[in-house]
Amino acid sequence: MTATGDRIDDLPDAGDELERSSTAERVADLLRTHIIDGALAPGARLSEERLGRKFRVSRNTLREAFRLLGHERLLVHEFNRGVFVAKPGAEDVVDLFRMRRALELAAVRVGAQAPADAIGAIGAAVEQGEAARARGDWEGIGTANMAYHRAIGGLLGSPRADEAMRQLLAELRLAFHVMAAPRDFYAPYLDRNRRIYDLLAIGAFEAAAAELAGYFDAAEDQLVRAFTTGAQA
Amino acid sequence: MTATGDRIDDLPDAGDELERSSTAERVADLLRTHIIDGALAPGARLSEERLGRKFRVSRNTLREAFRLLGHERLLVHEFNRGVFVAKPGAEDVVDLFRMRRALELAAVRVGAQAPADAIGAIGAAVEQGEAARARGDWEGIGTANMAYHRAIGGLLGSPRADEAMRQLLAELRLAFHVMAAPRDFYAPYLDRNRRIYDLLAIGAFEAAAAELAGYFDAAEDQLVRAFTTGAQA
DNA sequence: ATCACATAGATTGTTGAACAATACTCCAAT
DNA sequence: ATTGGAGTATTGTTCAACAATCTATGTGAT
Repeated sequence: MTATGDRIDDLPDAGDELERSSTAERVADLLRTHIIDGALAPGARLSEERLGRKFRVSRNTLREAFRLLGHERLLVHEFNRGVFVAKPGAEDVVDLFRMRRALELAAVRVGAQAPADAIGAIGAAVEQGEAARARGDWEGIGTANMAYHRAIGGLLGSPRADEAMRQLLAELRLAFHVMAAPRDFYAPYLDRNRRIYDLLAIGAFEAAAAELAGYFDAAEDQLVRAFTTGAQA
Repeated sequence: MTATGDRIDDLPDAGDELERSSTAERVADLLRTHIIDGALAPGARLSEERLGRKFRVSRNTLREAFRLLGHERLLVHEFNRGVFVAKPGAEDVVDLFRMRRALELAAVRVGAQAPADAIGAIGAAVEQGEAARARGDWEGIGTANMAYHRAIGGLLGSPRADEAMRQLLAELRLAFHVMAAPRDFYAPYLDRNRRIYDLLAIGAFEAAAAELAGYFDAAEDQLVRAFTTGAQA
């Protein structure tokens, strides 16, 4: 009954499914979620005592969760003053777009060597967005747009790039909460998303990159304008 | 004595100089340093009790430091098992180069809009490297090469990109410790660094990008080869 | 009124001890 | 050689305490 013809070695490696998680990690996930969808407003102070009581965790565990989130720029830690939800400004939006341009344009340009179904994932996000528009689900359009750009980043086939994209988009979402974001912000870009996807699907990677660059220019301009006018307060 | 014509607003913003730091941050910095220059070997286990005794900090503070370093991929946290110095493999090197290509090539391509002395910083790193070679300081060549590529990333003028570059290069340095890195690994690239800088200095950004791409191909190939042969153990 | 200063209260920074839960080691048994 | 189990070591988490720092308030002097 030893290793006689078994196929254990052929089994897929154990994924993260079976990875248990610590309390601090779960708290960090919870905080991230609440920050991203606005339950915790930008600038809000996260009191150790109050949050600890709310989540039923000790201050030490909570502090570990804070440190876990520290590098994601969703929280700001001020020594001896506390932890606050980040409050991105116009400069942050500009910087976020710098990074997006670098990563996403690079991803599109190497689209020819993209992993198996990476382009298919982009198409799925396009249709997800169009479906949301069809039923007037503005929230859904925003979500689909996030998925779309994460899928674009996925063309790089790089775990590190995937995580970077996740972070960038999360931070951008936070920036949306700072200004009074119009519910149909993303709607105008749906057609462009479709166009870029079509170009990718036929292998016109440079043309897709040019089109994507146009999207960045337009979206960044619109965002920065919204910042420097309305949300100045 | 109120705000009569003072120039307080013209003063430079308070930098991080006056930012006090927590014990956990200092411990994290210390650990990062030790990991990067090899005092803590890849794969080494960081015992809470032993390290806490060594650094004279409590386990809780030490755990905060671990979480602070968590996102930098220099440490690996395995639940209920402990924290280990990361041990990058060949796939990690490949992924790191994917990111470097995306970021550094993008940086070079937008070199025309780079901040004031960004290109000068690259030149300084080139000379720093050549000076180190002149006195046979191989360690110094490696350090200068890091500075060189960080300066390349600096062309983007993006705080987020700067931090990303810092992290990528730190991780790459860790990968060097995994394999038996020859002391003169970087020496062959000094001339190429100089050539790229000269192209940047005259504004030939696309040519510089092509040259840089060549560097990536050569360096990645050499690294991966070193991994899959020698350091297989 | 405004400023300076002192005081008190609240919050964070850090420690140490304690206990539960899990992993690791080693030895016996089959 | 593998399995099972007891005992030990380490991590996960909480709690309580205290020092250090921030924040708000109040008082008095100009």
